Amino acid sequence: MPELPEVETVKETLKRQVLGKIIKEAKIYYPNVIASPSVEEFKKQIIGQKINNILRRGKWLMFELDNYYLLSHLRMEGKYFIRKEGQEIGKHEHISLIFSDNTELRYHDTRKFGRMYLLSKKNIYEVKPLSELGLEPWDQNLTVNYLKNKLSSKKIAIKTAILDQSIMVGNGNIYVDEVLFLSQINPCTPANEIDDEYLQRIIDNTRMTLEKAIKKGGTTIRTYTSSEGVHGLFQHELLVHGKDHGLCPVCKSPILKIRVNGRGTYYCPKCQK
DNA sequence: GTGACCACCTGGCCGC
DNA sequence: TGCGGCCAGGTGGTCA
Repeated sequence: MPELPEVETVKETLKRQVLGKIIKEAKIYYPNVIASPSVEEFKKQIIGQKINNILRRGKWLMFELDNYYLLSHLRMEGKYFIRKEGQEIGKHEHISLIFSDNTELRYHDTRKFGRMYLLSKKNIYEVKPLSELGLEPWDQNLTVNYLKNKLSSKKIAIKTAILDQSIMVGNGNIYVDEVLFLSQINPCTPANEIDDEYLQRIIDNTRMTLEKAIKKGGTTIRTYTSSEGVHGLFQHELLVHGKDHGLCPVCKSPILKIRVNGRGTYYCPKCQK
């Protein structure tokens, strides 16, 4: 599923494919993908807009148009493909942005979880959904004190807290398991019981893991591939996630799979105490 | 404010 | 072979 490294990979791929293109029409085959504005407004407002840049904030893709930002969250299985105009619509293709050069950008999402917003460029970071997001992993303000402040009243499992995008963006279920393994923290530990040294480990290992994953093109797991069907390579680097029948790479104890807040969670009970 | 739970979705997998 | 049930999980909404 797309987490921050996968979104970064998609962003860079799309920049090579659609920058400078002008949208002449939008076709919506599954209206629920458009969270805001209404489908009719979306189709009307996007006509004639040029894609000037593509940015990323957390797991959100931000297409910078002339007058708007088109925000796209891929959720579980969203992906983009370039097609020739008029090419047959695939079963899971829900949105089509048709360009003036007779190509199309198709949004494909098997499970229909992804969402898009077309928002005015004014104060984009001060309105939902971007206003709800926490710090980027590489933000200088992401410090032990920041995390301590955010977690001081939280008794929830540290894994659940790190997944909370209003605290820190980018981590998803796969990378959280890796970060907690590298930090030697039990995923069930109450968030407000993690001391400074271990909070620093979380910050350092989040940065290291995500940087490494971006360099590898993200993680291709289950059904997820990035734009153009490009497969990431980070799944070969995973230490614990998905290894419930494997051994810990450090102490050779069996990796356990448990559920934390409903999420499949992999950890080494000996190394992560 | 906090935390638990559920809905959204479909394909893959497993057991019968 | 076919069917039913479970699982995967990011996010937002609801409720206690």
